[in-house]
Amino acid sequence: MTRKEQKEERRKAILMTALRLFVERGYYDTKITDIAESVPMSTGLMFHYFESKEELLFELVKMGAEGTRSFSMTEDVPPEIFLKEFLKKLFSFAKDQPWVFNMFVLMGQARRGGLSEEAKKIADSIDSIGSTAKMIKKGQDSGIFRDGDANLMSRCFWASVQGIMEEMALNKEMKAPDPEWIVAMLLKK
Amino acid sequence: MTRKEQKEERRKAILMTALRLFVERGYYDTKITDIAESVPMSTGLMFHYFESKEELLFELVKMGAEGTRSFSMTEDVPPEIFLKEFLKKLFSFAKDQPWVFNMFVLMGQARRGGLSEEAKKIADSIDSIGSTAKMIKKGQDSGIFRDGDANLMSRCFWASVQGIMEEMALNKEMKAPDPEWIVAMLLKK
DNA sequence: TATTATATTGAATATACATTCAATGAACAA
DNA sequence: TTGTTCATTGAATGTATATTCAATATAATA
Repeated sequence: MTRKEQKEERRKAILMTALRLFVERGYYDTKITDIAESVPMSTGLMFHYFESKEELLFELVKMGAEGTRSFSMTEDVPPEIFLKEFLKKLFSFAKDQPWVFNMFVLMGQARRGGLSEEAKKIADSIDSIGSTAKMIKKGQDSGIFRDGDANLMSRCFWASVQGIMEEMALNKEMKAPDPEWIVAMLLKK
Repeated sequence: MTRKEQKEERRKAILMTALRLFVERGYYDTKITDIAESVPMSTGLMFHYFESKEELLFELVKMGAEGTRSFSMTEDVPPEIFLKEFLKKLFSFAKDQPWVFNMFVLMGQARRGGLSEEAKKIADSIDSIGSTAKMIKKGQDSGIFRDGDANLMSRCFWASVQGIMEEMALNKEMKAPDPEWIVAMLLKK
């Protein structure tokens, strides 16, 4: 393994450790020395890999933002099926990769301004709302989704998903909900 | 107005200012001097009213916990009606008293451990989950609510409400959702 | 092997900010 | 009025901790 690859590995290890600690103890209660100790490595070395504690945070938030961009609808699949499938995949993926839950928590904190102004800006660069709103309009046109402001419905849908992911992050024993329940928010009765 | 009352008023003013700033800028980015400046009063005087910045935070989280305890079902009202009515009242109350949104955000941060261990403990002392689960069982017995783990359903219900309240806190222009949408999570199709 | 570049350490430093404090002013009681 | 208590100020202090740095070890290269 080349030196560059080694460094990349180490960076990832730091990022994953930091993500876990930031979520478990909170960003401000997590000291650089705590992360260093957990990785493990010396305090000073941390700054060989990341310019500052804040840069480390930014990297994580950028990762989170990047991960979210992958969300977009495949044409030809009916919206209610697509959303249900999406949630199913999300829940099962997160079950195997628990850092996904932590990422939701961190992104939530960033979006709500609990971290820093800059982190908020990065997190705000995502837009799942718009594309989901389009999807919802399609479902309304085909008479499956209930009527109402599609944009508002989209916001509520994602807010619920966010809330539920955060709840699952907090209660590791909690089972995933049936995607059906969440999509029911949008369905006509 | 007696001196004691004056002091009480001032305390409340500080609490409300702090709540707003804690949510707008984040707890750690809000300096004591920022709060003092906003109230307004001198930095030193803050400590005449609150022992420390953390105690100020605890008071707020305690307030939030207290406010939540008022939630409990009236017998004889069907659960789906009760929940819909509750949400309707919550949304309209919060519209008039925007600090309610901020309180949801703060309590969420506290519950998720974004503030401090102690704040988390206070926030964890609330249990809406249990009482709502009972309500859900009742709805299942009467055949109106869908089948499934009532406790899990209750968790998801509250997680959604939390997520939506936080979203509304973030987007002041956002309209409240139709309570129907959220309760639909629980309803049999 | 010799030379250079990178990795690593832990103690020293610098800074931001919560908190304290000594001094002053205002309200109230006697 | 005079003494007492509470309210208020803003500068001084102390502390925690992110960051720097000089020194050393390890790996890559020639």
